[in-house]
Amino acid sequence: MGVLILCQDHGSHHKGSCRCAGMQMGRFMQPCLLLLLHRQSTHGYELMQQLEEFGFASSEIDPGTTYRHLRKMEDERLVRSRWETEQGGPAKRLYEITAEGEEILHAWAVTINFNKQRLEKFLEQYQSQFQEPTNKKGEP
Amino acid sequence: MGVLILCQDHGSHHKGSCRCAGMQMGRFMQPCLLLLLHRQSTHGYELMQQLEEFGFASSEIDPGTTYRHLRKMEDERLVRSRWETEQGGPAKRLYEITAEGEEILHAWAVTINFNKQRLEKFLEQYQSQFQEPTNKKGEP
DNA sequence: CCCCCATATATGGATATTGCCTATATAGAA
DNA sequence: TTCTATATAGGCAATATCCATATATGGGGG
Repeated sequence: MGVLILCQDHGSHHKGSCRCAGMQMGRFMQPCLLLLLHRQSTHGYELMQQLEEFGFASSEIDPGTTYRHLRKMEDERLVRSRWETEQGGPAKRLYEITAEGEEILHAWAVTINFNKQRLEKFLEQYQSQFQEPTNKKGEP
Repeated sequence: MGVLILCQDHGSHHKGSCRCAGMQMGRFMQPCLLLLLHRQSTHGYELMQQLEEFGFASSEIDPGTTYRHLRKMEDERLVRSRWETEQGGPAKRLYEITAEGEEILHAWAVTINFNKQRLEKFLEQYQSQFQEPTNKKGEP
């Protein structure tokens, strides 16, 4: 007992079900995709690569999940797409953000800011419970 | 079109399926419970109330979900419980964190810190795309 | 030519997680 | 007695996620 199975390396953390820590950040992919599309219209495959910028490890990014997010957002009119067949290679679907998508992106920013504060609050409490007791001893 | 249905108030944000923003923070409840139990052993009902400290709105906290997290963590030996029937009122299950639970809590802290940085990275990019263009205009 | 690889998109299936509703029980207040 | 607060728990449908796999195009090596 007492062996800590730290099956994540915090950059490409664990998959599947396991006892160890790991928040589900899957839905966080949506605002990231919207932000990338606001920067520049592009297609799914390139978006997947650009997601690494937001801490999605390449090993963590599942094409199925990514494309499903994009299609779901298209159903919701947050993005729009058209086929791009002019260039060589397999046909690609060019995505662009809609006005509605931009509005949702603003809502996401508020939520993300709120959640950032929740994480900060947790870390602050964590540190005060595990690190400050040592300090308290040191300063009489 | 263009009407933003902001169905969350960011403190007790939306439930169920909707098009608007909302990251799933459900699993974040686990480290919060562990941290609270590290502070003091107590029972599920009180933990639910203490969760508000970490941004869980009282309307958002579902007893079913909370107790399920606790039982799951007990299966995983992260917490331990015993029935408390001495006091009046309905029997309560007193939970305490285990050594294993404390180790997992440390792993959670690393993950949460990592995720905090992801959110910060997003917000930074968001601001540079939506707020800085105005500044650029203002400074020649 | 054939095979393999990178690019690009998409689907199926098993499992995990969540939200919501409801059931159970105790005890005190109205 | 009925209502409310305390306290825990289960069922079920909807979602989400992970993983494997399928499809197609075109380039390079042998």
